[in-house]
Amino acid sequence: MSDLLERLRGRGWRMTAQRRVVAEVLDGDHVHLTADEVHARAVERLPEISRATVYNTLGELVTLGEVLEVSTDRRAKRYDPNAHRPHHHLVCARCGAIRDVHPTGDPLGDLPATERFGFTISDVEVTYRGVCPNCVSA
Amino acid sequence: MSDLLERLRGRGWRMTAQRRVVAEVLDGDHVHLTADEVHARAVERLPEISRATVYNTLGELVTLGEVLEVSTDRRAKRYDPNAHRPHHHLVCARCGAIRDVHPTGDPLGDLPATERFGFTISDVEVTYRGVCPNCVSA
DNA sequence: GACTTGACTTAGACAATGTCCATTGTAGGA
DNA sequence: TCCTACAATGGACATTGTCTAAGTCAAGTC
Repeated sequence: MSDLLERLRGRGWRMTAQRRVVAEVLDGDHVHLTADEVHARAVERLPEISRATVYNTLGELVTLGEVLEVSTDRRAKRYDPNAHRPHHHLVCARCGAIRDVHPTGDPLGDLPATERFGFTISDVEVTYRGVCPNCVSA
Repeated sequence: MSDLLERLRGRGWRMTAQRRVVAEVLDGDHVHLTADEVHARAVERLPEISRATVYNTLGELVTLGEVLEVSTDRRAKRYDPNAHRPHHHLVCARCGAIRDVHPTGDPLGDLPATERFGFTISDVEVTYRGVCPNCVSA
């Protein structure tokens, strides 16, 4: 994650204790925290950090392209630090667990021109839904 | 839409003025209204209808499989009456316009076993994002 | 047609998530 | 060290959705 901090500093991002903590909380694979979860973990390290700052910082990281917003459920947005490796998501319908997945195939190529309605398409998002091993056996 | 009303009645769905209005509002192709939009249109025909009833009715239609819930943006859920023909969605990033699309290809088959993490997958949701012709020229 | 009953509807309180703003604080350059 | 622009704070507000208690009504029965 020091990578991320370095990159951000190099891009002129003003470094503060709050921003550092938010970036650190987002480190790792298969991390998909909600803003509130990020806030909760950030508070453990920096008790005074406010909700608004967490929202602001997450929004900035998304704008900078360092973090992706993911909406796998219909509740809170989740934040995925794995922004530099394109991937899709697999979600457990019971417990909400999320895994990053890398399907073969080309969904964009699968959409014929007649089905594009004149849109200029820039992105495809694929969400697989199912039940995870834990929930199946439970 | 009388089809839908007939089907519902046949399934023992108690018919009320409110439910009829909600079902009628949802009629058509490329219809993807939010609960609030459904409520607004329902109020035009039945001024006393309450928000709670619209939410309840939409929830029931989803449970019955007559309407799909769609989350194309991160704001409100949208309701898609075209539940009997499988399809995906194409969304304009600027104005939010939504079209139903039918890609070729098999996204489920494109996910290798090694990428399934033991999940039992039941559904795939694909959302194409881009800019619609209106917004491009504007 | 009137009665009955359980399902439906209502209004409003409440909850969860997110945004905005005025004020206060501070990182980093001069 | 001092300045200044940018960041953080906290609390009000907005949006979307859920819940509940009380009233209302659709549809079956007589």
